[in-house]
Formats: sequence, structure tokens, C-alpha cells
Amino acid sequence: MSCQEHFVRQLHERGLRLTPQRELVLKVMHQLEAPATAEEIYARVHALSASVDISTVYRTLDLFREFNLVATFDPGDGIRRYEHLGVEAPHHHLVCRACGKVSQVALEELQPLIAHLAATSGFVADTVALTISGLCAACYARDCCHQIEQIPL
Amino acid sequence: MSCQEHFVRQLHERGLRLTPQRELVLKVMHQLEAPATAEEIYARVHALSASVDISTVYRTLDLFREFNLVATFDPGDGIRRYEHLGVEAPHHHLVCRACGKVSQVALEELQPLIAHLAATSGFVADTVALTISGLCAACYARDCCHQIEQIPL
DNA sequence: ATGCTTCTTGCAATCAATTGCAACTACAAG
DNA sequence: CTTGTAGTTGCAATTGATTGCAAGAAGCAT
Repeated sequence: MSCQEHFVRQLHERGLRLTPQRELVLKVMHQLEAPATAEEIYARVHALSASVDISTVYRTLDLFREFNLVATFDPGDGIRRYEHLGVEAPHHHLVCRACGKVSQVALEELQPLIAHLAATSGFVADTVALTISGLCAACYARDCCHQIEQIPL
Repeated sequence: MSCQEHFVRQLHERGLRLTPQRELVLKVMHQLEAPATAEEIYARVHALSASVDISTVYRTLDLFREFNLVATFDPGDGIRRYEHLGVEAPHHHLVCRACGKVSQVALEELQPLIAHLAATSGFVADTVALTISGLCAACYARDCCHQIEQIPL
């Protein structure tokens, strides 16, 4: 089953409709080889059909996220990136708070934690789109006075 | 050493200054008994001194975050909450994507994961302010068709 | 105290993202 | 094919948050 067929089926399951706008955004997501901002995605959609509004792109990307067709993360600059799942295996993101570098972590590496949370509190963590902030190895080495201590009132 | 003294010392270490505005925001943070939005914090600061601008509140809260005086998280509504550390022990947040409920996880529970990341990639995760999205036990039970499958292109 | 340098502030403009609403349209039923 | 209805869109306004900049003030040295 193609991605588009899968998408149509998920739409139907929820009583939603396939529109030209949604097809265009899906097509653009397939062309992306790297995570992109909503503005970048909008630019590509706009090139295909100039009448599509950016708010429609945002709404469609939200829909894709609900359907787990895309994952989102914020590399720390406050601008959300959308990443098509299927291009790469689902993975989590480590974002360096100092240099902004984004590295990936395979799902499996977080499995013990996710299993632990499920066992202790019943919380089922999303298996896509977890973003962990911190310092990458290089920045940690540079910034050695990063003690995090408890402050008394 | 009081929180304020600690704050002044951290300011001096970076060549920054103690201003009435920063003292006010710190005072308001101490009065909070629950995480608050920037707007709520601004309202309290404004009540103490009407001339303080909201952009100053945002800048000051950013500073507090750098100093690990506050932690921030987004419970899923797109509005950031600021939480004074010291009122409660530092902790991570589990945010339910369906009902918005926020539960807390002690630092220790994530220690194995953090240690694992440090060992494999050298990435030092922040020990405050990690937010994990997912479904709480109740919503998971209700929403049973949450399969996250890999979509072929 | 006084002056000087550098940081900080308030203001307004801006940015990314969301939302209300009326016009429009996908699509199933007849 | 036609119709009806509920989902969808474009537009404009709005929201939460950030930023550029000139005026102002903290804090150090004299």
C-alpha cells in the first residue's frame, strides 16, 4: 500500500476528505530529503499551486503529525521542523543547547526508559518525535561550569 | 546562601547586572506555587511595578532558565510554563497528548537513559526540563487504535 | 560624588503559528 | 447527475514570543 493510499484510508476512518491541497503537501513531504520548516514546505507547495495558503499547510502538517506521517522537533531556534517518516527510520533527536547540533537516537535506545514509564505510571510515550535537550560532547567539553545545583529559597 | 544572593553571584560571573526588574521577576517566581505562563508572571510583575515591559519579563525568564533557576515545559497547548526550581525537586514532565494532563517523573528515573546517552554519544542531557509527550494511562486505554507503523513510500 | 563604559530597558515592529469565519467543495445519498 | 451536508479553505486578525534600536541605568574606577 502506498503512502497516499494509507493516508486516504486514515482520512476516511475519521470522516475527513482528500483535497488537492492535502495531496500537494503530501507530495512535497515526499520530495524532502531533510527536515524542513513550515515556511520551506509552504514555498514548495506554493510553487506547485500559488493559491494554497500557509495556514492550510500548517493545518495539513498537523494532520500528518496526528497520523504519524511526519515527526516534528524544534532544534532550539524556536522554528519547528517537519520530517517525513519513511525516509528514515523513526528516531528521537538530541539537540545541543549550545551549538544547535541535532543528532539522532534510534528508537531502541529509549526503549528501556519507555518500558519503565509504562510499568511505573502507565504512561505510553510517543515513539516518534521525542526531543532531548542538552549539551553535545564538544560543547560539554568547552563549557565545564555547568553545575546544576538545587537552590534554597 | 539565599536564592537572590546566588542569582547575584551568577550575574557577576557573567558580567551581568542586578536590576529592579530582575529582582521583581525573581520575587514573583518565589511567590508562585504552580507553573505559570509568561503572561501570568507578567501580570504579577505589572501589579508591583506598572512600567515593566513584558519583553523584559521574557528576557529575564530566559536568563533564569540559563541559570537553572527555572525550568520550562509546554503542556501541549503551545503556551510555555515557567516553574521555579526549589519549590519542588527538579523533575521531568510527562504530557498527555490527548487530555493534556501533566505528571512528574523524578530525575532518578531518567538517570539510566541519560547515562546511556552519555556513554554512547557523549551527549549530556539537561537534568531539568525534559518533556515527554505520549498518552497517559487513562487516554491510552480509551484510544486503543494508536498503532504507529512504518509507512512505505 | 562624578564620569565612563557596558549592559539593560521600553517601545514598536516582527516572526512563527493559530484561529474565527464566511465562502467553498468533497463526496455520499438519492 | 443533482442535492445536501459536513468538512475544508483562504483571508485576516490574533496570539505567544522575539528582536532592533535608541534612551536609560548599573556598577566600576577615579
